[in-house]
Amino acid sequence: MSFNVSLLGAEAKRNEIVARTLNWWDRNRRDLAWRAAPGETPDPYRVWLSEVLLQQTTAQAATPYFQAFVAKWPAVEDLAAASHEAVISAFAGLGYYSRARNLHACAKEIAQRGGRFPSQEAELRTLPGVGAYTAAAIAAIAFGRRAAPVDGNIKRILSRLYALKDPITQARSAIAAAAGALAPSNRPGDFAQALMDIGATICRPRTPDCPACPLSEVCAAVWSGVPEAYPGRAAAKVRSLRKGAVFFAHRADGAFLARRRPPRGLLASTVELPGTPWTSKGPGGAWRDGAPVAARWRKLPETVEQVFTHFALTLTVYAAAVKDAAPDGCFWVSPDGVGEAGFSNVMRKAVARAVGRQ
DNA sequence: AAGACGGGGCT
DNA sequence: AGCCCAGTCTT
Repeated sequence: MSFNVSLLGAEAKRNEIVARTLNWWDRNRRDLAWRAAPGETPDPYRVWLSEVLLQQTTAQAATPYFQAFVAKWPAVEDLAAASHEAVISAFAGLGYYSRARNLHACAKEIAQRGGRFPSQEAELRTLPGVGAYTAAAIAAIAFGRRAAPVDGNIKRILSRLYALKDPITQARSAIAAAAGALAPSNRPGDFAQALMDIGATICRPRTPDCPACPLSEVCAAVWSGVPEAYPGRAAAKVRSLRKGAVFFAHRADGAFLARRRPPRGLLASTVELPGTPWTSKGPGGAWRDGAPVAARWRKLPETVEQVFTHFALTLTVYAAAVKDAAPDGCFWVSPDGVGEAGFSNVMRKAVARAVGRQ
């Protein structure tokens, strides 16, 4: 384009952004597992499933999970018929496990309706685990509705296109207004996915690759000379420390004791090694209180560490050979079944540490 | 409006 | 080691 885009009126500038974005998409779209081929009709089940897996998750991390889900449950009725434990296990390692509970609840609800997803944003919004973003994404991508999904990528792009200095949380209404005004009635799903691909590959946090961006000529952050300064950053939060102990009680055949966490709260419904509560002081001398059975516990030399959003955790691991039957609330996990048992990543680490020391 | 909720990727 | 991030639900 050789004309000066800064001279365009608002409507012409909007058309310019949409046209450049769709043109870029047609040549550069990422080939992701859940995407229908160009010209093919998307499957709402796959769109919904992918959008849930992508909440707070990168495409790279979500891809193997998506493959496993559709291989195991090809249609929403299959997922609805699965057990709660099977869905949690398929989700284990992805994080934000309330997604797994809501995913299963939503599948059951859709199956009851005959397997059809609603196509309107407002009705999608009422489904479990479907918030403002996901409802708009499904409406636009699966049903071609004019909707404006606004995820973290799109928030960042819009902050830069319009040079919004405020941190994302404070620029919320300005970003929503900009997104709503921009959404085209033609190919709204492609437009939204194009912006998300641009956000993931070009308009990245901290290190935007503006020379590669189809929107650099219409971007106020580029005009400012410091595109990476947008959006503004919120003040960093302090992260507290917590400590706890977990117990690797193993049998002669290699099986060990595990238990399932409560269905709500941290690491909901995932499988863990039995242990003490996690506190700022740690269990101290009372660490035996968390043991599933009485045994000759040996403290392993290395701890397991995990950083969560609000705190950093250090786990001490104790191991002992045991012969008793599994106590109430616990069950045996065989060494071959560790991968499918439904452990969160932090518990996988603890198990791996203990197995490596036996 | 603020807090809870995991894990991976980047510098 | 520290910072950033493909949201939803609860209170």
